[in-house]
Amino acid sequence: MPAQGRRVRRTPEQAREEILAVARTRLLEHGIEGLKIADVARDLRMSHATLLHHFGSSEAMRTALITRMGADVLTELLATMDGAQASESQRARWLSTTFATLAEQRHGQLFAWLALQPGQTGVDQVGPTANLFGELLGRMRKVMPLREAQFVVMLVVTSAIGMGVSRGWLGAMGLPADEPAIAGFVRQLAALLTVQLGTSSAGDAAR
Amino acid sequence: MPAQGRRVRRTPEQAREEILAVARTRLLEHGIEGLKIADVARDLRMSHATLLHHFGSSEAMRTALITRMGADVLTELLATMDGAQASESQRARWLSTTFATLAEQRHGQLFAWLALQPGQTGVDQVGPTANLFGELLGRMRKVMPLREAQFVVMLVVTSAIGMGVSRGWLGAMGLPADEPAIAGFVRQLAALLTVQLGTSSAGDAAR
DNA sequence: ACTTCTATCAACATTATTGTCAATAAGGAA
DNA sequence: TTCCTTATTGACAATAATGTTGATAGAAGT
Repeated sequence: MPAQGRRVRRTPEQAREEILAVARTRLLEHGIEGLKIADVARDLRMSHATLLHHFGSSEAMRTALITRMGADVLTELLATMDGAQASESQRARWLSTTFATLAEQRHGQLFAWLALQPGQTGVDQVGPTANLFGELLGRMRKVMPLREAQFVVMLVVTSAIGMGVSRGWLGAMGLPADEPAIAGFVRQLAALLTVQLGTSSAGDAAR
Repeated sequence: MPAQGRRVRRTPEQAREEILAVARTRLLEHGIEGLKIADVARDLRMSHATLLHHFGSSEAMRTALITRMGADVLTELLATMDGAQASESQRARWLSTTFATLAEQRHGQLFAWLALQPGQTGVDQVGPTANLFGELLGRMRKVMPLREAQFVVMLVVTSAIGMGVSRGWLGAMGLPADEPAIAGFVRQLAALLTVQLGTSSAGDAAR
């Protein structure tokens, strides 16, 4: 094992990765307050000066974290969409995996964080990932009319984001939000959507 | 008009109200960063020492703001629920007003803020309002079976929270989220829920 | 007018957080 | 080994943010 006083020398990429990883977990456990560079650095047994050396500023570190987490969401979403085409059972599966991805608490933290950024800065920082839901919408349009696709995507996305954001306290506020409750909810949602969209023209129900 | 150097003397209640009002608007416009006591005080042409005199600490001011905003949500929700009983048209109306209340951006900011508090501290601070959704659920149980009530409330609540949280950037991410789009979405959601829940046993669709 | 109470404020003190710099050491190349 | 690059670091500097204090001044009552 490394002696205490011995320096660990990382490549710049390694350093940035480890820093972002620690920052992400700290965001989950301690909120935004947990992202102070001194705290993040201490978790890595690294001086905060080193952290600044790699990112230039604390602001830049936070921006990098937003960008990274945004990219993670996109990656996971795209991965779950590849098997999501025609059949109803597949669509149901797609719905639940998409929901699960978006509703994860770490993603909820990201979305909440974006919401608390002034103006559009949050979205600017996720950068390449910005068209996250446009991508989703585009794929859904291949298997259903635009109006329905918009509705389904909007419903799943908002509900999942709301779930991810409120997961930590929904239970304390009177709605059961533990794992089985959420799983049951998603099943009901999937059933509702597939039945309704499969049979009639729900898109026209809203004249 | 008051001369520049002239002091304005408020009652403690007035002072706290004005401070919380400014803090709330600052939270909306500048995010959490906008809650620094010096900035809030400056908007009121008040010294930050005065602000501290009324709240004791910056932390206490933020806690008071959370509590206040939580109480506001509860008040508005309860007000919209009083006309929400048996008939389907009333239920549809209830759904859209409830959704609108929860999806307001200022409430979205509150929810996002709660999500970024470490542990349960956020919920602890809303205090008396904590059982927000339990109240909703209780009222819905009077007009439909528990299973359906849980589903409907969960869906409306999560979707509305997600909408409120993501309102600022949903459009930039590829989903139309301006006023008319949201209104249309809510109509579709209401139609979907009333039709489905009115006719058959959607609650059992999730075996 | 006079007194009392206390909201208000400027100036100061303290702490927290970020940012800078010169020296050091780890690792690879010559 | 020696040299060179640069990741790393402690100590320091600069700010930013919160908190404290003694004095001042509205407002209401006597």
